[in-house]
Amino acid sequence: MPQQTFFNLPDEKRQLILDLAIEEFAQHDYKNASISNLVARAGIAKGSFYQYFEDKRDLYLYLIQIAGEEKKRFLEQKSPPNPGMHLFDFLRWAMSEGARFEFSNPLLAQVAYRALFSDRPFGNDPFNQLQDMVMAYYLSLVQLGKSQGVIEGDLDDSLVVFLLSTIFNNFGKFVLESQKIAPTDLASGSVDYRSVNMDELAGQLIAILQRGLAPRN
Amino acid sequence: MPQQTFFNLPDEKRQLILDLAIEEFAQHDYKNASISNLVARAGIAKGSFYQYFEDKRDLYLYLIQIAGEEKKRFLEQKSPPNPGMHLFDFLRWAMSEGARFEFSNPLLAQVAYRALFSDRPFGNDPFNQLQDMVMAYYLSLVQLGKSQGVIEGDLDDSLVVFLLSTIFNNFGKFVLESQKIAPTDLASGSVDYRSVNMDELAGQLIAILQRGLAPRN
Amino acid sequence: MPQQTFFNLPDEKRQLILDLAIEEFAQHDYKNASISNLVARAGIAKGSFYQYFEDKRDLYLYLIQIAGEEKKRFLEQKSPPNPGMHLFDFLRWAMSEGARFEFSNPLLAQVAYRALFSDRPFGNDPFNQLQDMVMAYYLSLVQLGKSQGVIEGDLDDSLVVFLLSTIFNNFGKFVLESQKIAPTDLASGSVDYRSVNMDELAGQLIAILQRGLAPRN
Amino acid sequence: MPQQTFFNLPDEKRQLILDLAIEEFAQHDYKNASISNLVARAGIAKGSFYQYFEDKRDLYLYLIQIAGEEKKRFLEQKSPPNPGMHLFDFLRWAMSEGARFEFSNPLLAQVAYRALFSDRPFGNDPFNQLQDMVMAYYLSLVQLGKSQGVIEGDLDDSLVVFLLSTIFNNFGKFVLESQKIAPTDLASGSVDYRSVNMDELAGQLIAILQRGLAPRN
DNA sequence: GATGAATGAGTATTCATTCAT
DNA sequence: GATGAATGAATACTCATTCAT
Repeated sequence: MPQQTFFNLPDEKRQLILDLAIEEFAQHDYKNASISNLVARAGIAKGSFYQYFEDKRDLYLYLIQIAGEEKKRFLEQKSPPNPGMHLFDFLRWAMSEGARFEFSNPLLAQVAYRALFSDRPFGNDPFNQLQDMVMAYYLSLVQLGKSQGVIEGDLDDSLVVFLLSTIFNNFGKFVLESQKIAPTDLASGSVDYRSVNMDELAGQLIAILQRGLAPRN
Repeated sequence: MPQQTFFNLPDEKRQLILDLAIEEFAQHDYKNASISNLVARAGIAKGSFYQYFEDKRDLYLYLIQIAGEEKKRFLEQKSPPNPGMHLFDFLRWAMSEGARFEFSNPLLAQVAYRALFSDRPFGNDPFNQLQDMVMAYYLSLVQLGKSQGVIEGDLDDSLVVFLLSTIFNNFGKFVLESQKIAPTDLASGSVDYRSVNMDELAGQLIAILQRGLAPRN
Repeated sequence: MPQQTFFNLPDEKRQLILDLAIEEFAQHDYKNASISNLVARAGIAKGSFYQYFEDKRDLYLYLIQIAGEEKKRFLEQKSPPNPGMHLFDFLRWAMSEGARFEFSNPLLAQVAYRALFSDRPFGNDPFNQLQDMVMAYYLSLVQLGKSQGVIEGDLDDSLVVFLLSTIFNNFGKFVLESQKIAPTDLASGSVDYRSVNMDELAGQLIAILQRGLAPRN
Repeated sequence: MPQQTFFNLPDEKRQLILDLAIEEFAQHDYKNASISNLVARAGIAKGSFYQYFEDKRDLYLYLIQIAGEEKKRFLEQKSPPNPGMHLFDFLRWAMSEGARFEFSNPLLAQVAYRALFSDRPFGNDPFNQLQDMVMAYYLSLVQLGKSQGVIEGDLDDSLVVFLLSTIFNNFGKFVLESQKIAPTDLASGSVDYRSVNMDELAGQLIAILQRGLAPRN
């Protein structure tokens, strides 16, 4: 967690530092992300950085946390589906919107992706905590599905969680690749992600899952 | 490719170097993997390393190649399924055995995983080539499935490839996590992976996919 | 160009670093000059060097520049010859003083000599520029001599430039050798160069040139 | 001096090694000339090199010696001037032919030039010996000139030696530069040096020297 | 609270030389 | 006499972190 000094900064400066940090950690893995480079580009003193953050790790974990919060906020600000919604309708919505989040925050999404799938500079512990939260959420969805009678009750919960989470986590990258879009194009704004029809792809995928997970009578 | 010098080494020494290299590149990404550390642990001179390999990159690409070859050999030495096999029977077998490979070569699998999914120190080119081959293989399976009438013909090929490849690539990690096994435990041999019932989990997963992808009449 | 950091150093420390750097580059050509050796002798940290200079090249080019500036300052602080001076009187003065400069800054002169005549670590471009300036200056002298009627007009300009520049550039070394003085003796201060009668030698040499270049009636 | 083993080699192999060594030492100064590179290109074993030569230094000094011998042989095989020749006629001939030698053996000449003017990896001693010989030769010429009554007797011998030797040593490079010819062009044979009119330039230069050094009545 | 110079262990890579085969 | 693998000190350069101002 950043020091209080960081939060005392003018909004603009604080946001600049964060934006540049996200860019740095999106383009390099943890070890290669350079604090020197960051402070140079942000125009702040080396020493100041260490008054804002305990160390590099502190900043990094903060970015991960931000990524989670931003995604949550993104989804919440969209018209959330009605509560009684059919599970797979919700999943279809979440998959499309999740991909939209990745498309509109490509750098932040890249930081999160790295953290989830490959770059674990401090062992698994700090990430397992995050991941456990996410998994718990998927689990609640699976259980909802079972109670709605749209997921076969005999299936192993964690297996279904794996299936859903894996597909959801990688769907954004798949859309990207299937459209031959480089992540840098997104960040530079040279591609208008809204033109990509995510709903069509998400719909097909959800349909497959829905059939596959349906109760066997 | 390593120099001939490397292949002239006594088997034991050569294998020691490889094992330590695999460990190094499994625990750190390319940039952070340390040749200094490697040679220190292997007990060879710095200069000797550079008689065996052109440079760090040379070693790295060799490890990637080994990973591919080892996996291929692993699968081939298992009783391969009969040619006319039903697609999903084959997938069930491949998923189980793939996971078994990861369990018996956890560090090597980790090197390959990194290479495929995150660490691209030399741009995408050398890896895209590999990945394209893998994807082409998945595509052939999907087309086989369609011709066997077990996959709905209207589904988008690349979507199904994405679904299958993503699940196959992550299945091993899932089994690991679901058993609360750390990769280091595997490497150290303190866990007997054979006690894990991969077939059961693979069976459930394939069943889901089979239903989900089945033709809609 | 060094960083501002370098110029902020206490005069004494900055000068120490420069002196040792000049010594290093006087005794070794560019590739062999060792930054490690320099920082060890100067008692500064490796990292500090790289806060003062961008890299080795940066320091080197700075030394070359210093050499030029020092020579210019040296010549200017001597009573400069009156403008309407006879060309060969000027040359006599310049030859003596040029040698005196080499004698009072032997290491710096050696760095410059190397740069001009043999060690071209970055291709010829940055040096050709310098050399072209020097040659242009010699050319202006030759043309002056022709207009003063003291140099035969039919002689090839570039040939005379070659003759003058070669002799001027090597005169210092000749005086040194003729007195059996090692450059290190000069640097250590164990030899008093003022005792060497450069004017006598320069006078003889200029006389030869004057007669040789004189117009043929 | 090379070991006997070197001279026992088949002529062709021995010459190949020498040619490649000359190329190596022409393109790099002493420290940067790479034995590794040499043996690789010559197709001989590292160890063999150290059976032929004591060390890198041994080879280097041998090359210097060869340069001297080759130049001597080159000049001798040309129709040598008749003994009673006028000094300056001889010098004119020697200057042209000396430049021709540099043009026909550009790599060897480059090795020698480096040794004479900049790269003194072992201090001055081994070179002073060579240089003393050369200087003694120039001195004999000067004394001949005085006795022929074509050089002013009052001039300082060593000064005249300096004048002549400096000009002679640099004349080749001057011709090269004045023709805008790169040394590599010569080595590759892409330039026909015979088309360059050295005699004209040498003639002008000698004329200047002759007048400058002439006795003053 | 801000600064930015100083630190030094860390990196990959090179190369002349040795010596056992 | 030939081989070529082994050596290890050497190179330039980086970077997170500290601390005196």
